[in-house]
Amino acid sequence: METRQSGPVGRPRGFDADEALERAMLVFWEHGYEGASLAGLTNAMGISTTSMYAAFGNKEELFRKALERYTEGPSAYLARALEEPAALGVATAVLAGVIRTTTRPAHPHGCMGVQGALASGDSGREVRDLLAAWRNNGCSRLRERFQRAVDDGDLEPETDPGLLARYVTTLAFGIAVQAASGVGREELQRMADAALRNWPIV
Amino acid sequence: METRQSGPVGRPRGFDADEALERAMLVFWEHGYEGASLAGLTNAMGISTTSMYAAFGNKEELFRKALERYTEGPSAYLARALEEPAALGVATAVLAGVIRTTTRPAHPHGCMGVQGALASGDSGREVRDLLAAWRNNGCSRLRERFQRAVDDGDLEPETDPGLLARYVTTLAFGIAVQAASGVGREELQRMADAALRNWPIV
DNA sequence: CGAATTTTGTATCGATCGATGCGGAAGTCG
DNA sequence: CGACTTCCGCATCGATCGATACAAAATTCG
Repeated sequence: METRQSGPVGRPRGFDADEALERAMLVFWEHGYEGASLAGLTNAMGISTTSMYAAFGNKEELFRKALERYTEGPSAYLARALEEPAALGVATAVLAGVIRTTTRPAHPHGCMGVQGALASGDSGREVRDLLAAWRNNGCSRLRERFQRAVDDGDLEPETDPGLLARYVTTLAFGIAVQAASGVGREELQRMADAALRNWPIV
Repeated sequence: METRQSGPVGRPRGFDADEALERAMLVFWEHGYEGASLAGLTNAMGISTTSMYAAFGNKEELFRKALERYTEGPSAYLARALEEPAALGVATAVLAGVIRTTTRPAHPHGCMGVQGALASGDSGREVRDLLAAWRNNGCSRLRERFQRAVDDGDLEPETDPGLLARYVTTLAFGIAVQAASGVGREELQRMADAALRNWPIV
């Protein structure tokens, strides 16, 4: 006797939720949280507002999920960079990753974590704080990685891991702003190379 | 016979336009172009929408004038820094100025030129481009200043002024993002000191 | 004074904002 | 089959958006 695969009860979804979330992420990335309208979002996602609310809750929840997707997708270079064996390699990989992601052709320029809601009106305050925490989290993970490098002897004992992390993230966020302004990939990479030439900056 | 001072014909303005513009600048600085509503702006300015439109044109014109005021006010450190005698002094003054302005207590954190409209919806596209040009102009003026330093022998002949300008502005924009995220003044200053310790970065 | 000019206060405009109500469509269950 | 559950298309909600119409108020000019 064959056990039939039992699908979920009710009418099945007429769209791919992952694909729709990817489209929403791109819209948020390009226009920011408040700059992305429900009409623009649902139009890009190819679904109606009803379907969006049923599947994702509301606009803010959609943004939160889009940010998670961004973190694990375009921004995954950070997690990979943290696994580099040496501190300099970590810093180099972070900057190279930021530059590649923020200047990719056919993708929005800049970083969603920076331009998603750097300043906002009342309706975007929570998302703005969420992104601030997202950025600070990136800095913290980098600091912890550099602390480990100090503990392992990769970095001199007197080096300040927090200062190095702040330096690298400041460059990363600055690169994101430059990319949003239209600055090209090659120029940014040359600048990043020079910025890490005297590593660690102490 | 006394010559009477002849004022402008018509009912005189009941508010100080400079003071109102200052208030509007602060609102744009804190909430960004699209995040600042007409109601919030006019409320902070202490005038009605009618008076705002009569005095400044419309929201976009108001922002342009607020940006000019920001350039000559909170952002005046750039013009002063360019007059420093040595290239290192210029870079040091730019970063110190950015840090002071973006972390001033009782003022909005961050830089109006960065968070005013880094990403935007359709209605903010022109302002977004205006700010991108504003940022690129800052980088260009810095590059010209470093070129002069090369010509004067202050910097080695083989140094790339454009690369140095891109480095300093990237740090400046990154600092603006960090300040918007709540990072403190002292930590940013320590980081900036370290970033310029190996000047010029070649 | 009265005519002309400009500003101000109030009230409101059409458009768009994010978010929902509702009935029919499309499936799984018994 | 009929009952049940879920999703979708359409219409629309109240609030807010930026922007104006209109008339009274306040000033200069003749």
